[in-house]
Amino acid sequence: MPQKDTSKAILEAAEQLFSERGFAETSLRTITARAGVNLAAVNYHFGSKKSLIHAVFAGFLTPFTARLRSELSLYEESLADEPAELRYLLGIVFNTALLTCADQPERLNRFMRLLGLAYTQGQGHIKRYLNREYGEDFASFSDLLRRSMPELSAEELYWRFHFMLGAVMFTFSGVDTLKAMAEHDVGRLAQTSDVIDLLLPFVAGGMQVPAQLPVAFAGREVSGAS
Amino acid sequence: MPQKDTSKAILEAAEQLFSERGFAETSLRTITARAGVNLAAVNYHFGSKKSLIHAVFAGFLTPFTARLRSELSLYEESLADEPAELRYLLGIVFNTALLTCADQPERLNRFMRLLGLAYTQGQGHIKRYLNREYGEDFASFSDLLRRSMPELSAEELYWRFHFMLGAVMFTFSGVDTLKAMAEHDVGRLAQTSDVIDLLLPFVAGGMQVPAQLPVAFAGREVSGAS
DNA sequence: TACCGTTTTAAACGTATGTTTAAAACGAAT
DNA sequence: ATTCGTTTTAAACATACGTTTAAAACGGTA
Repeated sequence: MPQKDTSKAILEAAEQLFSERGFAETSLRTITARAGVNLAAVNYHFGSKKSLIHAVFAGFLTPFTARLRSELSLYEESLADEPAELRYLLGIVFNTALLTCADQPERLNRFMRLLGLAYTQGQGHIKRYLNREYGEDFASFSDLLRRSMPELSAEELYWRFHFMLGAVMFTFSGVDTLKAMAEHDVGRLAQTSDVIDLLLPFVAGGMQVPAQLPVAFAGREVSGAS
Repeated sequence: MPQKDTSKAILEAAEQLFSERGFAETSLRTITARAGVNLAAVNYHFGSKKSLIHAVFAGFLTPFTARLRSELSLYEESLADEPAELRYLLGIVFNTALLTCADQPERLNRFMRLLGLAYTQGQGHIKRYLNREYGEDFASFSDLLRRSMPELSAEELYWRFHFMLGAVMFTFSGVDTLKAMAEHDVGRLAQTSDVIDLLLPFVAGGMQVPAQLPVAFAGREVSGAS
């Protein structure tokens, strides 16, 4: 099947280049040059640049959500009526992501970067596509998350969820830069799984912190010195 | 001074449009149309699109860092030798940011979005500019942060700092979308300062969580079911 | 009013983009 | 060997971009 090779090469090059430079900044000519295929191949195989972007996301998210769905339902069954444990829940997600990219660990960084870009960068069609295609999985994870923190109000849970998403996505968006800076600053090279081991307690700690401000810092004024 | 009006109009339009669509996705023609000025005015007043981007950042960061510097040094003096308190430190930063945009509160969202874009989006020249121009302020805040968490190793502090940055920037990057979703999901409209009141305990909780994983989840395997 | 530096303007420049076209090359089936 | 659907290719298309140009308009000063 030689035609699969062309699609595959395009997808790989696109995944790499999009994650490095963003969507608008990456031209089809750069992608096809890197893939070693003709420029028109993108429109022939994918129809448009937008569809290529969607296909790149699907290349990771479809196997990831499939695996995650089964992992989460297994966990949910094992729970019966007890509340879910947050750190275990998050651990499942991270491990599923790691497993999905088990053969090429750098792919995980790339996809986190891509998800971060999809969220922050304009490109409304990406958000629409992701929501249409994977919104259901997102919602069912949210439900489990809610069950793991029954004491939290809906509003607090909502915002903390997105704070957590931010810490995770932002970190992996720049994880390569950050790892290089960490090496320079603190002298030790970190693996992605090491970063996850530091990130998981952080987000769990943030999620589970008591809801009210426990220190006397409720006012809005600082010192007043201009 | 009619020439100041042109620069001002360009800056305002650029700030707004860049934060909504990103840098590469916003053309000078869109900016000048929104500003009601001639296309060539950008290159006449700013030299290039890159310099315009830098000027937009400077429009917020220069007053912000000036104010922050004085606030932090006041706090530092008041400390003498005792360690800084994390939540108070973070509170100073947030309040300084709020004060810098006191007249137009939506500007804070915009600048957080812009900073998030600068960090995640390629555009290497922006990161270089920010580091050259404001790297010193960043470093001196890092020092105070280190003093507020003396028990943390350099490596853990480094990563948690960036987790925190992620939660903050990501949140404000999408704060308008998020507020709209929150309104839809939980029914209550949030103000930016309300979001900060939820965000501050979250990041403080994450920063101050005990370093080691306190639950038995150190292994990498999940359940094995495909 | 005449002058001159500053600012604005319309038009064009060169380049790059996503997409389309129509012909060529390919591969299996008749 | 010929046919036919699929895939690849080089070339062109139309559009959009950032930037430059040179002339026009402006505004205070002599």
